Amino acid sequence: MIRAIKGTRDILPPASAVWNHVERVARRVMESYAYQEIRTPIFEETDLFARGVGEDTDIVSKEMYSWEDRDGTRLTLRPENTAGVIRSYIEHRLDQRPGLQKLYYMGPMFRRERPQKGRYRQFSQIGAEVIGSESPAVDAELIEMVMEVLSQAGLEGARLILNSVGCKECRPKFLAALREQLKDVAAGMCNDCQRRAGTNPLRVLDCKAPEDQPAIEKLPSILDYLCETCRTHFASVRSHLDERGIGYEVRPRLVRGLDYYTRTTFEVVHGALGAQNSVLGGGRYDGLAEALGSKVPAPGIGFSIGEDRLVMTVEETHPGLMKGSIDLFIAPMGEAALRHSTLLARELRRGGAVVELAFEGKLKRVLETANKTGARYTLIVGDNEMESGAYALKNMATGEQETVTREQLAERFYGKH
RNA sequence: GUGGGUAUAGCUCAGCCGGUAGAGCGCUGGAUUGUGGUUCCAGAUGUCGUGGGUUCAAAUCCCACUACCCACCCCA
Repeated sequence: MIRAIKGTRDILPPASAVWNHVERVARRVMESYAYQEIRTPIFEETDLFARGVGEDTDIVSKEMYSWEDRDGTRLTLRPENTAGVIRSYIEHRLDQRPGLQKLYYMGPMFRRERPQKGRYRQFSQIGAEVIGSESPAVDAELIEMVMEVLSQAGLEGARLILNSVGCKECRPKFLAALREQLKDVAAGMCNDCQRRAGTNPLRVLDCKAPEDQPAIEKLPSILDYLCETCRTHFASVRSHLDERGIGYEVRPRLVRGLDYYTRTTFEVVHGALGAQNSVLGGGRYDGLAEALGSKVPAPGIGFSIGEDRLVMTVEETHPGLMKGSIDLFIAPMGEAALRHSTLLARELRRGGAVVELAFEGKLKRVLETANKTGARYTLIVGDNEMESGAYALKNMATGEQETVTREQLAERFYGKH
């Protein structure tokens, strides 16, 4: 048997309804903030990600699906989409368009990791980028928007975690201080931290090993090293969030995995996700466009929601979303009734109703099927009904049956959706 | 890349000390020639993950492999 490959999966009904729900809500909310959709290719030149995401990140150094095209070009299945969006922004000179560029996207990303709960090799992200402003109010609006997406999608009990990771000026000073102090204490820490101290000292701050916590407490905090500009920016983001009544927790040890982040970074975590408890991550990336070859500065900020993880929790808390929604199930009896019903079904469907039509089977079977699909009504169409023009309409919840004319059916079922 | 767990019907799983496979749900048909949900009756579906070994005999014991799940690393 040929199976879906490792780390990929089929989204079957009725679970697919939850995906549609989440995507519908996300579009509606983001468009209400005047964001517009951008669709970029699912594969790009490998170099885009190497330069955008960072050569030394895990994503680039060991997780990308890359191959050589027939002409020798190195190509890669996108492991995230910010680099692609910025590439597109530069290529199409979106900086020349009026106003801020507020763009959203949704779709599959690919990373070759060992799969586990909430982590797949093909996974979906819903993300947005706003490019062209450094204003802290932009940060706050973006965060407000994504919290709105999460709550309207049905996610409850999510926690927003906020930090600032500084800029090109102040971060190096912090890193130097961190490395300095790690020289003394790293030897006493877990094996992972001893390795991280050399390769990626920021990650030490995020270590989960309980025995390392006392040492981590004593390490320097980025917030004490922010330059004046970054400090002011962060304070302003916070006050904008406070004014909007958005709760958050400042965590100076919040670390993001991508090299391009500057200043504001944030994450939303949720308890019901297993070990991968982060449902979204995001942050500002003021130098990214220039790193990708833009002649003009294009400061920006964005986020991406792990759609698989969001769907996972919404599925659990809102099982009703997976119910089918057939308004009317038509049960024709015989060939003539089937032909008659076909036209009736089309009329009601054009009116906006969800109509299912049984193509074969005895009435009893059709009623059984209608019942199992959760259809609200069943319409029986036989010789009597065709002759009299009065159809038998059965309410599947109560079992009550009444006779209705074609006009009454239209009244009843038009505009259902 | 590393560690742990699991693998028996479409799904969830039982099957202890080896004796040749079961339940619930689902599916199909019937009780009901134009009426579902409840009930009752009947029925179908298994290379017991794959390969090898031990044994008179293996779903069961041993070995290897594979797949999936969970966790680490890391991240959405």
